[in-house]
Amino acid sequence: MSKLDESLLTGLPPFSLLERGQIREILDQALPKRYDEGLEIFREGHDAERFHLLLDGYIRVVKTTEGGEQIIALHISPGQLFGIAPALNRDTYPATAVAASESLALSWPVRLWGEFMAKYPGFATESYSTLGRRLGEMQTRITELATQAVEQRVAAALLRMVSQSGRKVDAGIEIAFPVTRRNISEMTGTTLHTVSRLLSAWEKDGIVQSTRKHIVVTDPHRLMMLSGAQGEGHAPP
Amino acid sequence: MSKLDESLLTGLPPFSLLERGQIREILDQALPKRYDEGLEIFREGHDAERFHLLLDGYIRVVKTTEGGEQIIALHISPGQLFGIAPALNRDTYPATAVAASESLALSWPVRLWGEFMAKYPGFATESYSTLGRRLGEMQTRITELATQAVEQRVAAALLRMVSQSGRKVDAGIEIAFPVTRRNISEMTGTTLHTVSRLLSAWEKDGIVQSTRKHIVVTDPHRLMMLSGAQGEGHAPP
DNA sequence: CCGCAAGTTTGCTGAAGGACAAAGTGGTCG
DNA sequence: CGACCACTTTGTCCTTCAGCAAACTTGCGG
Repeated sequence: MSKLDESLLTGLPPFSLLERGQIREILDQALPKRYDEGLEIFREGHDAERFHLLLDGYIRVVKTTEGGEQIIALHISPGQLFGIAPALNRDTYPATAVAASESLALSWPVRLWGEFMAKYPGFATESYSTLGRRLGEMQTRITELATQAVEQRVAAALLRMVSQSGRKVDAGIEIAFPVTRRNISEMTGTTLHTVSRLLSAWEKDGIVQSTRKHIVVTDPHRLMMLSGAQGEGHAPP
Repeated sequence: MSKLDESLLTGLPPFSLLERGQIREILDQALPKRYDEGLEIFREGHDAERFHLLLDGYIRVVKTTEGGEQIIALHISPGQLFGIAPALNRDTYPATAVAASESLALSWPVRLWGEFMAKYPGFATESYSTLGRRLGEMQTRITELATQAVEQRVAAALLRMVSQSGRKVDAGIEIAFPVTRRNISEMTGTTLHTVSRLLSAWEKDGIVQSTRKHIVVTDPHRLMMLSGAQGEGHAPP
């Protein structure tokens, strides 16, 4: 296996403050791995043997209920750490990670976690910021689920994916990884039928365009109105 | 102000591994404060100046939506740290804390956070376990909200309060702090009307007893059946 | 190039539970 | 001790959305 290029990590928050030599050291202990779409990276309940850093692609983190339903807990985008059970003193993964699109990730054995935390101050800081951000996102979702109607939640979910992974295309902004109606229903606590109806309606209204597994938001502004976002037009009463 | 007694902290997880002298040192920097029921301890969005440790009583951590509705994010019981924005690199409180019953808490200025983390290993470990536990609880609530019906969610909420604060009384197990129907609705994403109807029905069935602001669960087992808990009776088909 | 599987669309129906309304019940503070 | 206030109970209506069913589309593998 040839050596990994140092530039892979140079720009990323967890490692942004480090010197060349340190990055080399970290990389030399990393195991890079490619995952095809749909492949599982780790599974809920299994021993947390490694923690991961996503370099390219998108990861879905999923929980399965006792009833067998799936709930999408969050999406990971490039540059983010994931599977960081050790940060929470857990020795087992609390959820399953699946590649939402073809992905490339590095991973390290958990025993290095403590070492990284101690040795590289930026790493600790960034990890806890990540945790804080995630806690905040979860709180937001709880609030949404508790107070908003299905239409608003689905709109918000689309906007979240757009802001996390949106890339400009002719027609508008496209979500950069494959998403099915079912996926969206698993993010919003509804059924794929309802999601399908909503998307159809929005397509008719020119707010989105969608093909089989790809969604382009053509009118983000209108979608924001549909989500609970405070801020009517700009006309005073 | 007279000195605080060292036994206050001796048993508590964040400080369990420390020597006498260290505990003394920590206590000497703490500000103890009593809060009447309903009093606010800190408010969402304000500068996070201090972090807190609850010694006695119960605290409700609440978020307010743009629509003005309240969502109860979690309850804190004695021995737990709260308002630990610094752990997440936040400089502002992400939610409001209110005393659910008369409470006593210690607090320290945030600048001591880093010091405690570095000096007292048990403190760091315990903080991150707390975070992990909280993340897990939030995930559970998201899953519940996304997949379970109102009745199950309310049952689960009662059980959660019971297991967090339940104390034995003649009739069963009582939730140790005042709770209104509205409070329960704010924990479960429903209306106080629906909660009232459910409690009435359960009271009729002999599962709970409730007075104005206090609830006694007389048949926890049956309540567990009502929540989504896997485990029917024990009769095979 | 055909057939199948996975994903999507759409219609219909019914039940859950939110919204509105209004009256009851303690508890507390003057 | 009386009046108000906060909390609760209960009834009725009506919307939203899950559940079921069935046809349709698209992409892929053989």
